[in-house]
Amino acid sequence: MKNRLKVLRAERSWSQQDLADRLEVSRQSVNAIETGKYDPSLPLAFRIAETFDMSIEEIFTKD
Amino acid sequence: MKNRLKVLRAERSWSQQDLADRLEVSRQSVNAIETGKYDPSLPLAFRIAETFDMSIEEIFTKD
DNA sequence: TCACTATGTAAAGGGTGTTTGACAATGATT
DNA sequence: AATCATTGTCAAACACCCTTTACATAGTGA
Repeated sequence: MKNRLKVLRAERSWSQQDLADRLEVSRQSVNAIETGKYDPSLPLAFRIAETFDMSIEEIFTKD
Repeated sequence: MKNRLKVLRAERSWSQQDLADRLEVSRQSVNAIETGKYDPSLPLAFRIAETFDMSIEEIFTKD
């Protein structure tokens, strides 16, 4: 799975920590998802989509 | 998270095994997701959405 | 009744997601 | 030069996802 987190975050000038705070996860989780180390859980994917006011499919794609 | 898996599956007259085969997971995984024991991983949620030709948001909701 | 299908559930084990704490490297500011 | 914010990464620990194997129950049809 690929994702557009890094771009979306940059567009808003948020640090990884800023996004982590909004998502209520650790900064390391945000970093790991951005750098492709693993995919978020489904509930977290929903929170991410909410945070960026987009659908999950607009943020994540199957490679 | 809630999901409409059981209804969508019934609409197509698929057994849990039928759906599991299409998703390439075990029948127990389908059952566990349907009965709310846990949420699928994000990649599996994508396969589920594809299988039913719907968006993830149309199938899963945050309670 | 006997077989067969479908569903729910349980236990054990491997793999993944998330956490905290820590350290290093870079770039900007003072 | 020293500080600070940001990012990347690592390790250990714990919870969750998914597997296989297995057993129990209920419904269907020969």
